[in-house]
Amino acid sequence: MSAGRTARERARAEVTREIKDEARRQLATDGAGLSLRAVARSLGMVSSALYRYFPSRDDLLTALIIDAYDALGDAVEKADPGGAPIERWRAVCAAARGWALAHRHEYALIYGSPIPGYQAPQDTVGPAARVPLVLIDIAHAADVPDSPLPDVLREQVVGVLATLPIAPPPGAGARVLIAWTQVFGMISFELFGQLVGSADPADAFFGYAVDRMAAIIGLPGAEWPTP
Amino acid sequence: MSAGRTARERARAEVTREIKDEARRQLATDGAGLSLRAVARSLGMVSSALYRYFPSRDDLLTALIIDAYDALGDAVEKADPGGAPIERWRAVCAAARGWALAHRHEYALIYGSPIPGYQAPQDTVGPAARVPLVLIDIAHAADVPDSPLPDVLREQVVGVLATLPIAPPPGAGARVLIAWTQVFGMISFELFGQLVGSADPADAFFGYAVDRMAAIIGLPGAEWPTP
DNA sequence: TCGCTGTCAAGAGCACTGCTCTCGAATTTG
DNA sequence: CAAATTCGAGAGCAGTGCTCTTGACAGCGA
Repeated sequence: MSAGRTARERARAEVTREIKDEARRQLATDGAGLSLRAVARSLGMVSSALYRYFPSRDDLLTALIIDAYDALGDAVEKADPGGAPIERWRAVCAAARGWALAHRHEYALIYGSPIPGYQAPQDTVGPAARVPLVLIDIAHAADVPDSPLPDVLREQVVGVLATLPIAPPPGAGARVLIAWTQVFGMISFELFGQLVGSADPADAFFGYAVDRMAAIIGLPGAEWPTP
Repeated sequence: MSAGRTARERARAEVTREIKDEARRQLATDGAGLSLRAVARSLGMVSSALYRYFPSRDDLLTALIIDAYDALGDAVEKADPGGAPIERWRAVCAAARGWALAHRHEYALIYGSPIPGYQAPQDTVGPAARVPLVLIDIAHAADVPDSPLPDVLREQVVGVLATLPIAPPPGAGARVLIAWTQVFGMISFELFGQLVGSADPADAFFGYAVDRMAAIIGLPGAEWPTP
């Protein structure tokens, strides 16, 4: 990004990037067990030197998590074609699943079980909100109707929507919330092996469910078949 | 269960149980970082002695995973009141969430991201199938109608249903699959902190979504409101 | 240009981990 | 009773995250 002025700063940014890249690489190959020493070794430096760039293993993890949220956000936003809401919905869901399948360990980092001794800092909520934001924008653009909600849920949804620049009706927000948890529930099930023996590979099931969710949200063009 | 005949066998079963209990306890308190040495230390034995009972850390993990699946299965089956399908559905979903909230680390063990170097053996699929089996039984008992499916998905669903003693129509099976991934997607989101700032606490949202899913499955008494 | 200051890589070391091996002691079996 | 099996304890290996100290280098003002 911004080329630091002094040579030191540029070198520092470069090394920081190399560390994260190597950590990502090890995450992808050696399973999810991220070892500081292994990363340092593979970079030709000694482990203690790495602490100049990341004060602890958790900080490296946090950096990777934020990068992962942003990468997923980028992929989803780039895949949004605009235009017909139902097409946007399908494209965005497929992009989310595609990114998850291509970066399963990074996906596990952000949507899997929390790391043992790790507590996600506040810095992650911004990047984490990018995907749901796109989903809400689709519902908003489709001018989807309201629907009755239990009071407690209605208050919670209204509270969240109040922080956004766009404001679909609360019922639509709740239905998007259902669709959102559905989509990522399916992706997690597929990636974490819960679907082996049933709907695995899950392409057909995913597409089918995505269309059902479009109907739940109320996107025009998505009709619920017969029953 | 079966009291082994010899004193040795009884002692062995006893110690094995104590190890698993202590491991569960540490899982619940110290986060998810399970340490063989810590378990052994807390039991007043030396770490190497533990290997007489579990040949590796992964085997201990496997035992805990199977136990967790069975505990969840027990909780869900016990909560099934029989009678009206919609009531069964609500009770079973609430029981699954209740168990997950009360045993979050054990839940993470079975529905979270896979353990780094760990590969789940075949022994887990039986206990893992207990919950979805109950869900399918509810749809079957409700005599829920079929619905059109894409060919690939239809084949996969038919393949799974063929292995079961009961056989609801394929469309119903697919809709149960949606509901299943939805329910556990929500539980995972709630437990893994993805819902903080939106629908957390998730009681209201969970109940709302469970009723929506009942409507999708087609359980009588569950109507989709207005839109 | 010299010298100061802050940054960096390297190494040793601590406490911890999973796991293996060996060695006596206890217990079950023949 | 003797032989065979099982078990707990201890030492030890290779690995981990992390801290501290040491010495080298770069950038700055004088």
